[in-house]
Amino acid sequence: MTNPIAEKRDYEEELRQAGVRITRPRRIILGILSETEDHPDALAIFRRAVALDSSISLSTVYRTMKLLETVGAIRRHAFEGGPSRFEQAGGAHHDHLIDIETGDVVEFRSDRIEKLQDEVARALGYEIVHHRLELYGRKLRSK
Amino acid sequence: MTNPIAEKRDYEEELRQAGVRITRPRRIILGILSETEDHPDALAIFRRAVALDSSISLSTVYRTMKLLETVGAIRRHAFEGGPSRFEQAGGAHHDHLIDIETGDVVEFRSDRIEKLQDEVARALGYEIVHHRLELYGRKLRSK
DNA sequence: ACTTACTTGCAAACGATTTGCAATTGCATT
DNA sequence: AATGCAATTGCAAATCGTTTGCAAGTAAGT
Ligand SMILES: [Mn+2]
Ligand SMILES: [Mn+2]
Ligand SMILES: [Zn+2]
Ligand SMILES: [Zn+2]
Repeated sequence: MTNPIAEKRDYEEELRQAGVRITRPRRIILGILSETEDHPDALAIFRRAVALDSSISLSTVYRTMKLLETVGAIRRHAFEGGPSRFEQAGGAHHDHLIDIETGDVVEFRSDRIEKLQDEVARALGYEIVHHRLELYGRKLRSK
Repeated sequence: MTNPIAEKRDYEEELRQAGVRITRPRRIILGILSETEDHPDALAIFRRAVALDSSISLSTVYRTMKLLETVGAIRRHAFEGGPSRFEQAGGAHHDHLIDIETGDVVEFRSDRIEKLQDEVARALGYEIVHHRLELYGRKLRSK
């Protein structure tokens, strides 16, 4: 799906521009993020990173996630119960449906819902800065 | 707004039915919950409780919140950043708009959004078990 | 290559919440 | 009203995910 090399290149350039040094751990973590389709948590990223460079520490993963979040390169999600999970930013906005049996995350986007959210907020005298819409459900065994 | 006495009575009866002992700390915490209009966190509840009975401990507040959540008497919300905040259950379903400047919580309900959520989930082959919709915004300085 | 500020790994600290344990209490029973 | 025992409490210590201080290592402008 994703082209790892191209995306990684962009990422690094983008970060250099933001004045962020490209270090070995950061390059590895960025690579992992651009190749993954799921929403891994810090520990999962750490495990994948260690496989590529055994000297990487969990603290560095956490620090890097926070840095990338700050510069807007990734997005953090605090789904119910578990630890924070991450995904690369850059794609279009979307919300998530979490399979409560497997933990799988399905992305979706509803412009109608987005618009209604704005209307609701405006009616209450507010403007939305950001929002969080998470559906927790189970696969319906469609005959 | 709320009638403390009537609501408290109901609560206790409801709990007795569920086989829960009505202890002094529990009675106090229930009283606090039925009188409050906001969405206090455990520490806020603890502070208010201590004012009524200085011997109450924070652990008991946490244990009680968990118990009440389990029996369905209260609802827990994990808004962005902060600790869990609670509200008594029993009212109709609603979602929340959080004022990112003050932390104030405004409740709202949109049947149109609720319906669209169901449609989205069904289209993805899922049935919603529960969901979380939180709008984070700031008051718009209306002309 | 030299310099220096930025990063790292490690271990210890963190904040919210949970838990083990011995002492206390609710309440069903006499 | 007194008894008995499991449920509940307060306290301190433990837990979990995450952050941080620090001394050592490194990116990258010169
Ligand atoms: Mn996503
Ligand atoms: Mn509410
Ligand atoms: Zn959305
Ligand atoms: Zn809703």
